[in-house]
Amino acid sequence: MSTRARTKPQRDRHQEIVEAAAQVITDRGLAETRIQDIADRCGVSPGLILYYFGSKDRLLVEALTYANDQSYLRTSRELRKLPAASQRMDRLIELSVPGLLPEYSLLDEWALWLEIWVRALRDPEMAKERENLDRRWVQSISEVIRYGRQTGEFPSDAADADDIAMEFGAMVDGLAIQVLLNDTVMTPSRMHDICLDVARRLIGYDGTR
Amino acid sequence: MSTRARTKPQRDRHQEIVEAAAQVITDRGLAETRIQDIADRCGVSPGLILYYFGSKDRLLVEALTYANDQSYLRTSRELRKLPAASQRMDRLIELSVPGLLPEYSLLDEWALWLEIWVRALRDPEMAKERENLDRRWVQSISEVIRYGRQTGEFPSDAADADDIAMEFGAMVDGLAIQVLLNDTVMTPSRMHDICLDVARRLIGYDGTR
DNA sequence: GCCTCTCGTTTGAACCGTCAGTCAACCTGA
DNA sequence: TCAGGTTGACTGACGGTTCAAACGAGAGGC
Repeated sequence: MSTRARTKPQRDRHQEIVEAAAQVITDRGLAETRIQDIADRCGVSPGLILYYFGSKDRLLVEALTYANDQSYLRTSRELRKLPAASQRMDRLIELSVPGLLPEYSLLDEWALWLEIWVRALRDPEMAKERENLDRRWVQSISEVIRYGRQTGEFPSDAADADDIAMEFGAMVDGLAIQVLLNDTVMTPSRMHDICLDVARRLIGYDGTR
Repeated sequence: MSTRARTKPQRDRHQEIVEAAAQVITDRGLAETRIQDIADRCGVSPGLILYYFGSKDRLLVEALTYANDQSYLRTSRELRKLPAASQRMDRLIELSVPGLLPEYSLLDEWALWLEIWVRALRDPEMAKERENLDRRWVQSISEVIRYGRQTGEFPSDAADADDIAMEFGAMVDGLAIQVLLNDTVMTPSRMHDICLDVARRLIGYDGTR
């Protein structure tokens, strides 16, 4: 925990490696990710990676959760800035569609979800993390709903906010998979339309699109 | 001279290997599947696998599509036996929930979907196959809907059958992922309830549950 | 019936690149 | 000098692929 290092601009190495790992996983896929790739990416020797993480697996799990974490925090922060619940909902939807916004596409993030899921199939630690990450996303949907009901923007007579969020979140997952995999029928804009439509139907607000 | 083949290829070797491969992938996951495992599973030498398929990758893609294919055909055949559209729909839902029916759980089939998706991320051939497979499943939903409308069992004033099927199918995918990964909140029976509920809401029929 | 030739099938070991993980030595700043 | 950070060559195992040889079922000849 030195405050500063001179010869090398070393920030927290741990952090640096995790970020590099997340990028490599995004680029090449989990199965094709080598320790050497990660080492190259942050200009370091392979040995050092093991020095910090002990094993490749530990690093991979941390990288996957870290990337998702960042993505969540970024989105969450952005939503909180918007005053109206309907704006938050619409923006949340916009940000959920892979490849809809070119500058901010979330394509990578969705690809990482797939990797997380496959790994969670057989890695209990990953399975547990996956549930935490997922729960948080669903909660941020239901928070928007509750927020809208509190401010009177959304009607309060509809179903339980958590139930709606779960159902809606599941549909977003399913649609996102198709869009991510370049389905010819399910395009980003079609997914966007469907999501807006379903959200309005479930929550009961009208959009000004 | 027990289990050994004395004569010519007992059955189609190609077929035999594909089936063995699908089982191994199901058991150990795509990433952990070795040619040796597949060879062991059908009592054959590793060399023979390559003799028939040229490369591991070609076999894997074929095995993944084959397994999904079988699962689809089995389901499709079963649905066609049921007279009423509502029965077909309910059964289709039942069969879609991983682990709901102990004897017939589809757990494996869903796990294979995950593998297909990840592979499709970077393998164009797999991506194309994936779209074919997926389209077929969605179509079998919309066929049930159209069938019900034809027989007057379902109202015809609701949305387009294809749109409903797509939306519903996406939600099933999303929910199935959670159930498959042993989510503590999203249990098989909860998924089942949600699916029945949403199906009735979207299609507009009432269940006799 | 028996031999033999042939060709598709099958084997098993060898080949060879790859890669996670190890280790002894080497910084470098305090 | 000391300690933690860093290196990079090394290793040991692994696993896809190759290949030369063996096998065995039929066809045809005798």
